[in-house]
Amino acid sequence: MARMDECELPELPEYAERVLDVTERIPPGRVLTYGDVAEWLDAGGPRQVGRVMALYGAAVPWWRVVRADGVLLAGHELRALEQYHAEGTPLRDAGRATAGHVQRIDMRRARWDGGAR
DNA sequence: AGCTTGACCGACC
DNA sequence: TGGTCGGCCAAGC
Repeated sequence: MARMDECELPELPEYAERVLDVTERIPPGRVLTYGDVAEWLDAGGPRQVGRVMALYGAAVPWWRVVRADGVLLAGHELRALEQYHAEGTPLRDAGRATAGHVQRIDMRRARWDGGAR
């Protein structure tokens, strides 16, 4: 059992790998919060999950992991909205009469409870 | 070794 | 409905 470390192509920390794995299981049109993912894994916390997503999120459906308040990911609002629209993810208007009709995710309906619990 | 920062969360006001 | 505050855990400096 020598050089097992040389076999692995991606040198992702195991924790990161698990986070990405969970992310890929989230069905289209549904989302999980950073905290949900951490709770699933029963390891780390929302911030750790956030770090992993910031580093390796590009390789997975990153738009399905969101903040608990449903606010769209800063800097990727348009990309995210495009996906949500395509997947039918429940959104909620956050400023009907105010300028910049910003949307947020309707967490009540979009949150995936398929395994959280 | 100590302080700051971050794709966060929940409670409070 | 919205802003602030403290707690959270790991990484960087």
